[in-house]
Amino acid sequence: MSPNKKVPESTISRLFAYLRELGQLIETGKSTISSSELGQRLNRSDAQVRKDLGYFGTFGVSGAGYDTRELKKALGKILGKDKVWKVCVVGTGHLGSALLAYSGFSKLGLKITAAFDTDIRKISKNLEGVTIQAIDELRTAIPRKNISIALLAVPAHEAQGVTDELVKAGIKCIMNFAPAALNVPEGIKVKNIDLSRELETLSYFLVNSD
Amino acid sequence: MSPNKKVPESTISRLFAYLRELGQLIETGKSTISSSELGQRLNRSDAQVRKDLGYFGTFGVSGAGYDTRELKKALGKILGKDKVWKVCVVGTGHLGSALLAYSGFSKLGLKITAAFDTDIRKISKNLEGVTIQAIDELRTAIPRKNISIALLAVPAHEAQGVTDELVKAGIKCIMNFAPAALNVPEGIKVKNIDLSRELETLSYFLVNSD
DNA sequence: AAATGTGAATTATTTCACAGCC
DNA sequence: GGCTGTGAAATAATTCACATTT
Repeated sequence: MSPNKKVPESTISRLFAYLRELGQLIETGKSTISSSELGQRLNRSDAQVRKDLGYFGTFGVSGAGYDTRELKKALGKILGKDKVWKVCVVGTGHLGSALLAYSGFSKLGLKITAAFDTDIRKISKNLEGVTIQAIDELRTAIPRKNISIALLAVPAHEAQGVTDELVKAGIKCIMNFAPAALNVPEGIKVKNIDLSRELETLSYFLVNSD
Repeated sequence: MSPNKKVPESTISRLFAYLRELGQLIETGKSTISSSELGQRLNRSDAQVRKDLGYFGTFGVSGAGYDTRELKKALGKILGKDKVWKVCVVGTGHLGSALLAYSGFSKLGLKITAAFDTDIRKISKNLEGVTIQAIDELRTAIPRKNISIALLAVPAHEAQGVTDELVKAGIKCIMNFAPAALNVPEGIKVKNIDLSRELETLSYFLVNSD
C-alpha cells in the first residue's frame, strides 16, 4: 500500500506532527484516538488527518478510531524513523556551529558525522566531538562515511560551488540555509530554509494588517 | 493597485527573493531585467514572476522588461522594507541566544529590543547588548517598547502559555520555533519554523528514493 | 452511534498562451 | 521582435459529504 498517487510534501510534514503527537498521547496512556481529536490537537481538520493517512493505507477502525501504538509504529516505518541517516555540516560559522551543538539530532534519527569548512584556521579543530575538515576532503569523506544529508551553512556566494562538490561526492539531500537558489541534478533533494526570508515576510503582514 | 485579490503567501515569499536579487543586479550595474531572466536566476518561470508582480500593479515595460531600480523601490515599499519593526526574543536557550547573536536583523528591517526568560538565574544578565527580563515583565514591556514581533524559542510545553501572554501584551506576529501548534485569536500572525520536522522530512525522501 | 475511507466538489496555485504595447 | 499583463486552462491541495464498517 505504498503511495501510488503522488503524496504532497505538506502531507509528509504533517505525518511527522501526527507521529510526535502520538508519542505524547501514548505517554499519557491514551490507547485510541479519532481523526477529529488528533486533528484538533494540531489545528487540523479531521478530514485532513484521514486524507493524509489514506495515502499510505488504512490504519483505523470504523467507529473506534486509531490505535495509538499501532499508528505510531506504522508512521515510523513509513517515514523512515526506524533508520539512522548520517549527516555532515558544511560551513562552521555561526549557524553551522549552532547546528553542531544541537543535541536533538539523534532523536530525529540523524547522526552528525563530519564537518567541513574553507577557513584554514578552523581545520582540524574539534567542535562538539567532530573534527573540522577542509572542503576538498568532502569529495572522499562523504562516500567513505556513507553520509547522505548535508546541512549547508555557508555564505550565499559559496553555496552553489559547494553544492556542486556535494553532488559529485554523491550526497542525496541538501538542507540549504543560505539565501540562494541552488541548482542540482534530478534525484537530489534540496530543502531550503531561508530564515531571513521568513522573518521578512512578517513585515509584510504588519504593513498590511491595519 | 493594492491587493484586491488575496495574495498567496508563497507569492510574498518570492517577492522578497526578487527584491534581494534586484539588489545584487543593481550592484553589478544592470539597469533592466526581463521576467524570464529574473526567474531563471531564482529557478522560477517567467510567468510566475509576472503573475507575482501582477498582484500589486504593473511595473514593467513591454518589450523592455523591468527597471531594476524602480522595481526594487516599489517592492521595498510593498513589502514594508522601508520600516523598522521591533522584535523580542522569548527564551534564551541555545536557539534564543543564537538569534540574539545574529547580526543580520537590521538589514532585514528588524531590531531586537528585548529578551525574556523564565530562568531566574538568567534575569538581568546582558546578552548581545540586551538585558534579559523575567517573563512576567513581558506584559508591560511589549506595549511600552512598541514591540510587534516575538521570536518564540521556548520548550514546546511552555509555548502555548507564553503565547497567551504575548497575545495579551498585544503582540502582532509570532515566529514560533517550538514544535507545537499554537492557538491564537484572529488577526495575529503565527509563522511556524519547525526545524526538526524539516530535517525529518529528509529521511522520508531517503527512504523513498531508491 | 461513532468514526473511517474516499470519491466529488471546492478552493488555491501554477502554468499556458496570446493580445497588445514598446 | 521582444516582453509584459492577464484571462483561461491545468494542476494541486483541501474540504465536503456520505456510504460503509464496527
